[in-house]
Amino acid sequence: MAVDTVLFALERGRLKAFLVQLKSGPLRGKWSFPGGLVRVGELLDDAARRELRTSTGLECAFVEQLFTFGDPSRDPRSHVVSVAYMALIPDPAKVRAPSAKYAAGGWFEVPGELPPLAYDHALMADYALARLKAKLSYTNIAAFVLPRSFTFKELEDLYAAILGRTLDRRNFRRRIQAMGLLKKLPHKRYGPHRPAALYSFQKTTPQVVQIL
Amino acid sequence: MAVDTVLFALERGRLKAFLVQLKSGPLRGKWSFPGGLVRVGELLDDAARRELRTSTGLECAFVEQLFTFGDPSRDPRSHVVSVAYMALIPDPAKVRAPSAKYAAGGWFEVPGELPPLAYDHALMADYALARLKAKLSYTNIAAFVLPRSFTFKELEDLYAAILGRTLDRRNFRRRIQAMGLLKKLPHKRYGPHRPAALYSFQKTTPQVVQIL
DNA sequence: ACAAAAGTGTTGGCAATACACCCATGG
DNA sequence: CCATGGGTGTATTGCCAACACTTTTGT
Repeated sequence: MAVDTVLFALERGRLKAFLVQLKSGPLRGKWSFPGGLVRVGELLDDAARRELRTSTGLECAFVEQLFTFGDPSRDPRSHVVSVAYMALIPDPAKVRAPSAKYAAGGWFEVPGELPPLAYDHALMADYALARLKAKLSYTNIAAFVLPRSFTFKELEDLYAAILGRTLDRRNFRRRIQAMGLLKKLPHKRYGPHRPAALYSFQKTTPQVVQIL
Repeated sequence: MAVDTVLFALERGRLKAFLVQLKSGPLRGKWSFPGGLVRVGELLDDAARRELRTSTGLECAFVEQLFTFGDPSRDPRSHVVSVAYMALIPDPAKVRAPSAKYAAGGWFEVPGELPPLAYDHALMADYALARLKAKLSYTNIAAFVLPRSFTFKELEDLYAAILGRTLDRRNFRRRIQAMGLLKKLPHKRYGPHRPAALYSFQKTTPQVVQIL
């Protein structure tokens, strides 16, 4: 029994997933999602969180089970059943180099820039992206990928990046505001041009509501 | 590693789930969904199908993984991680008495008429029903719960039973027909009153399309 | 003053809902 | 001929998509 976690974050407006490079074994040099064996007496969710902690040094606010992959031939060494998880963090820069178990770690844009993956992790990536896309439309999952405060443009870019299509700015604002999940902060973000109002989510616990 | 399967069927217009009664162990006498340990080298889906075969004598056309339950305390005897499945069959009368492993087997209306369940199977039942409801709205999953041919009324009653609410007959027909997934058969069903036209699904493989 | 991003309303079409009567058959 | 369930159409509503100009700031 193992857990593997697809960790997503947004970097400069692009959706990226965190990969680690295998250091040993027959798949040495290949990339995969961080994971590891479940300990005896351990909850699956706890195992996913623990592996994330050792691989990235972070606690993730959002960790969700995706699917269980049990093909006996998925791991060339032995029959390992893997429970796949998806996790989200707001700042990819916060992850430190992974534990000594891996040769390297890094962020790769999805979809499209993932290197060849070990095991059935390419399939896992598909599942994770599909789930992320779907949940974006009916939950406040975006709260876990954005920093505490953000501009409407950043929120819109997040949706555009994950859904892989552009959105109409006015319609998007209308719908999001109709939900009432955001609160406008007193500050503004100043930049080279007109300042943008900052918002934050009112609740940072998972909420199921129709957004798009 | 075990698999447990929530098997649904429609009996006289009511949604029912198949339960088996445990014959031994600390939970003896309690009811649960049929399941069992995964064999070494076996695919999870195959294990679910095999357990269904031995518990019901049937091959199910629709078997889908739901969720994996891994709480170490879920089974009082030992740490068994269970992959939950949902399965559908068109005719509950076709299941024969379960294998000698169980004391009894039977169909129970859901939600509401389930007896106290062993392990975390009550939670499993919730997951399964939620998934069934959700998929009814965006797939042709109904094809697996109905016989080869059926009347529009039967299809509507199926939706009403699973969704737990009534539907407007005319609007329902319009939407279903707009999908073009059905074909009208030349026969009719004769009964005590006006005969009803019979339909069947054009495709009996899973299709993802917006239905409701 | 100009460049760049933030912010804002209206309209038209489509799809979902609500709703009530006639039809075909068996007994 | 009557009881019972099968089958059909329309009007209204609300929602979603398409669309362009004004405002605010920094330089």
